[in-house]
Amino acid sequence: MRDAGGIGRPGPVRRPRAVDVAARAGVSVATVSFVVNGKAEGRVSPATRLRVLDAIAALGYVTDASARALATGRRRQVALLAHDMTNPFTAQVAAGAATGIAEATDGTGHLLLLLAAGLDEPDVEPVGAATVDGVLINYPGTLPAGRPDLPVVHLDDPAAGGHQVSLDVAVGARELARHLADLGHRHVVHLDSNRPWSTFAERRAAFADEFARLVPGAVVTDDRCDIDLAAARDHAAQRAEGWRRSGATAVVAATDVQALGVLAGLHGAGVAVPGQLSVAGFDDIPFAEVSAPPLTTVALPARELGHRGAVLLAQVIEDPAAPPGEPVVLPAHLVVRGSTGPATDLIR
Amino acid sequence: MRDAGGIGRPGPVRRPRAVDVAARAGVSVATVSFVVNGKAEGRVSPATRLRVLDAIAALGYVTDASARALATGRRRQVALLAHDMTNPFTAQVAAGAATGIAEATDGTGHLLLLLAAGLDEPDVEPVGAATVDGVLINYPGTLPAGRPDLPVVHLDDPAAGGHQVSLDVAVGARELARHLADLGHRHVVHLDSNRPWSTFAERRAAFADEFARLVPGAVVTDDRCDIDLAAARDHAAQRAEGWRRSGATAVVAATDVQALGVLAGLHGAGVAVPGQLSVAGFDDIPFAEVSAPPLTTVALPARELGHRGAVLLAQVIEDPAAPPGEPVVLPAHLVVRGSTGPATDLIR
DNA sequence: CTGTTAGCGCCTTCAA
DNA sequence: TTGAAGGCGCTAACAG
Repeated sequence: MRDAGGIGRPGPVRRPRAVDVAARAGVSVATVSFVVNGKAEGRVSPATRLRVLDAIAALGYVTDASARALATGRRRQVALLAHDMTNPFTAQVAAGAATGIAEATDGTGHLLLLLAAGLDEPDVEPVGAATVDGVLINYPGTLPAGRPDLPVVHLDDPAAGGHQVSLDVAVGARELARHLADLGHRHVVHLDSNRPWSTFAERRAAFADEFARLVPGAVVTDDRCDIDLAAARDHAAQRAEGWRRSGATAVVAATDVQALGVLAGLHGAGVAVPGQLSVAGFDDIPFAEVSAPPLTTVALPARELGHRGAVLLAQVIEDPAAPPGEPVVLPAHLVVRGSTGPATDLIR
Repeated sequence: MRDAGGIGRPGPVRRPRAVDVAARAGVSVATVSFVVNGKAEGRVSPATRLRVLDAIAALGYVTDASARALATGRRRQVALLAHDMTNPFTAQVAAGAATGIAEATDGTGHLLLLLAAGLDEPDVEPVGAATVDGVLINYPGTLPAGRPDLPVVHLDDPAAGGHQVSLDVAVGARELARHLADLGHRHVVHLDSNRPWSTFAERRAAFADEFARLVPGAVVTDDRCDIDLAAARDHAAQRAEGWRRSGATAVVAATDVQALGVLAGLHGAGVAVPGQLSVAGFDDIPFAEVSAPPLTTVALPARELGHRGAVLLAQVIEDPAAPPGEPVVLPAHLVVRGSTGPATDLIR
């Protein structure tokens, strides 16, 4: 069973255990545990504590995570359930979550990423196996049943109940609608994603509502494609002609990845942006700033979304009984760049 | 200590344990263990096995990962140590590693990401705490001492010893040198990263060597900046004038993120690409294809790097004693797009 | 083919 | 202030 240390003599690279530290410091394992876990206060004399600390340093002792987890019931790990971490937005959420969880747990907590490339099912086994103390969900509808008590925080999923931190996408969408209305646009194509997530429904609804309110006879044509650069590029290249022919003068994509793909597709199709067609997106990923033309987009605080989510999750883990409370809502705002301009006259 | 189930009566949401399954199926825990771990063959009768399986399904039993880890010494988790997962290259490596580890372990293995934003130290505590069975390193020089026996696979770090999977960046760099030489360039600025990693040194050396070999009187000016979109953009905007004045007609960046930043910076400075300055990078991240102009770059198989690395790591974990063997080297090749063109005449 | 049992390493209550 | 000891849930010898 044991696979290190051989039988009898001290193997070559056996990690030291609490007993070893105790022996070297001349104390019991309980004392070591107290010192290690910062519970020495009032239980262990300063002198003893120092001896233990010395022994730990000398031996290079590090508490075994599995053993501790088994004993305490705490794994000190949380998962981030996300779709496609290759998407810069997701990557930033992850980065924010990583710093957030570290901060909220004094560096003792860690992030386990559960990804799902493309349309595959995410691998949620760790959740069931209690590998994590909680999960951050940025991928609606993927939490497995069977663990109804697990601490969960939903990210940017307004339709979800429970603990959540969301984005005020509606406000941003309305700003964008006003911006396009001001530029004289009357007919815009709304390029949605293929995922039935509430955040996307909200983006579309708020935009369409405000646009219709501001522009008499406004037309919003619905279209959709995967949240993927190449997919959006090909889609746009193929539809460009039809969009213009239908009288549309702008394209609003549900995400920047799609918007950037559209930019590339239109470029390939010889459609000038914003000369012939304006383009805008949501997210404000870093690359939106360096595209040509730079992308007008509704900036969403991805990093903070992840950060706040992690901090909130840490609280929920700490006190699972506490009721959800008001959902945290992070602001969104329009960033106007070069991809949107005055509406052009129709082709004919 | 226990925090679920209260005392005595069956708590509200206590997860079922192996004993519960055993009781329900009328067998011992050992039998349950065998069935769960696929070791029933020849030990448990098919009928018994089915009863156990039924009980597992009925109870919704899932083996506790911590307990299993403690008992087996296997954590079923590996870590990916990377710098800035916000970089698309890193994100793709991670995506590849995730599928690779899942594949190599039949879905029982998982990925733990250890990130390090900016210049911070990565959080390698999980490694010391034996939270993982091995680690994939894409961040040279960050593995902590104290666990010399830990299975490790180095990614794209030719200077590292041991198990590794690398990229043939030299071949790609030489192709790029030839491409620029053919276009008539004689003086190019090499925009390196600020990190002293062997892969970057190799990119530069191979490029410079080949360029000098092909172009009589070739000049390669060294410059550097952080691997960050904004940093590269600002750097380029500021240096653009100087670069052109010095006679340089092309800029080769160590990574695509930097190259795209340069593109943005030059655009802002009113320098035409490739009209006045050609630009090229390394990686071929998805966004390189949709920039304007599309970026000429040395394509590096990020996804496969992660995938192969994970598969190799799984093998090393399986058989830690096996010697490293020939390092795996993945091919790199030049992808010519619109950001490079004929060398222009000097300004004066 | 199946049950019993001794750890895995740590935490924590209870005595001393 | 410190030590002894039970238990966390599972795996894998070892008996039967």
